[in-house]
Amino acid sequence: MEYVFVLEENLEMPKKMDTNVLVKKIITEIQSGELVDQDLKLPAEPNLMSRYEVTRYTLRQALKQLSVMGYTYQVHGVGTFVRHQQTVDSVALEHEGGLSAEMERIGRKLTTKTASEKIIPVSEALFLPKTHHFQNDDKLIQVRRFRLLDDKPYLMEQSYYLQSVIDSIPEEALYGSLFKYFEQSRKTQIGFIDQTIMSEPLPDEASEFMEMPAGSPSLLIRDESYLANGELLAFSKQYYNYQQAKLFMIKKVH
Amino acid sequence: MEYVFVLEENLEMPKKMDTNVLVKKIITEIQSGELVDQDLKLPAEPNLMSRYEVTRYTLRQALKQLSVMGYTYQVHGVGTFVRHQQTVDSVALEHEGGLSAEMERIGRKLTTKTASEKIIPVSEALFLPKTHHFQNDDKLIQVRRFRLLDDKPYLMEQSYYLQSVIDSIPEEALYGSLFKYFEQSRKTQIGFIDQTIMSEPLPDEASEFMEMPAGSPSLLIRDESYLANGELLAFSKQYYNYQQAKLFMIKKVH
DNA sequence: TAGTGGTCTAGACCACGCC
DNA sequence: GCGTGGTCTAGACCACTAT
Repeated sequence: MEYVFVLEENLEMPKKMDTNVLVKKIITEIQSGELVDQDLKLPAEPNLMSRYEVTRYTLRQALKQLSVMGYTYQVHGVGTFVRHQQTVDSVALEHEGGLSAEMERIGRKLTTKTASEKIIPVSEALFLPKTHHFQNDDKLIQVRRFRLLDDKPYLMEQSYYLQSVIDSIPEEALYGSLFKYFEQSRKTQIGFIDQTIMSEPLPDEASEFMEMPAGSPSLLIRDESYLANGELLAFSKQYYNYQQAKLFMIKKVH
Repeated sequence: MEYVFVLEENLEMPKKMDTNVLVKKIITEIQSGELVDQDLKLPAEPNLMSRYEVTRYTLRQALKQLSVMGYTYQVHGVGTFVRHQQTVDSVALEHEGGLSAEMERIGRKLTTKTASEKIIPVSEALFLPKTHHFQNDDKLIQVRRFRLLDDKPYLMEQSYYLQSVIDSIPEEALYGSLFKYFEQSRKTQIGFIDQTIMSEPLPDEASEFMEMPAGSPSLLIRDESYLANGELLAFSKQYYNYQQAKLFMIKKVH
């Protein structure tokens, strides 16, 4: 009887992932105020180790993740401290999940106003990544989306997906989170994304949607998404409304 | 005799920092071609461990650093691979050291054309960080610099340093790397920098220098620099020439 | 000198991809 | 099934800060 119970336990929780669980626990306990003193100082590591019953390795993995997210910082020889209020008016560049999910986190709603999809040969693409060599007969799924943030014009996205990797994209995915759609199948899970951030005059195709004159400033992100196995999945240009788009990141200096 | 020799060895190398040494070794051996096969695949971890005589922990610290820098990526159950040619026309957001050093890395030269410095009360600052509370009698060192990249207009920087932290800034530091100047003294070593990236119309004060009409696009970075002990050191706005500034980063998806 | 975080060793088991 | 990378434990020593 007990033996069967243990087996079921294991089946229900195949992945432990102590670190992620621990991160959430610590955040919860920080927010409830039970973990920090008046100097915003956390208990020392040996203390936290016994509190959460993990080894130093796991604890420090969690603390590192917290510091990357900007929740805490550590001072050699002194302690670990909680940082003051986070900015909530900007999008974290290192966010988890897709842009829609990140927007939800900061209490905003991202929707797609219009989307179009078309299969084209590589030669007809408006731009290509520099680091990838295509065959002439490769096919791309060309997608253009106009997206709203809290019902205001936010983003025009021109993207290309390699048809050799993803056969087709259902229309409903275009109007929701494409990121979430890809994550559903293990074969199309994204591993890393190269991003180049710059500013450019707003292109003509976007000016009407943005309700701004062409040539206005815009924040432009070019990105190339790769699967977990290193294969190129997609590349895109995203023109953001400069009055609304702010990207946030924390740079660690070593 | 041997005993004395060992003592001297230790005195000469107080810090081991195997990880950083290992990272450099691996990069060197990748570039010389002796570490990768035709698929750009590195030897497996046990192999690398014995090759460099480190444990798995140290090896994986190094491999993680390499993947954050974009040199490699790892595929679960398959192996570690070297990435194709890096982009060299953009600045890595996660670069080590100051901007001048990063520019040297990609073969470009950053210089300061003009710089001005002035001590002001907090109330006269053109902008302030939202997360810090000043006293009314706090003093700031206000610095404005116009900087060139390969002799072309690149950046206007408006920054404020807390005089309570850094008494004064010598003029020669303004024309070189301020980052390097701060790193010299242990008391002013930077721990982390909050960065907000956006796009704005070029302000009037910068248009003449940039040789562009006011209102042209510009890439704007606001940052707040903190010492290793968490104390605020400085905050600034940096307006970049949109035709030249490209920022690069790699986003890991977990 | 005491207490803190930073780094490294040694070994184990798990999850994934491929043959 | 086997080899790969991903995670976790247990313990040690080092470097930094403050007293």
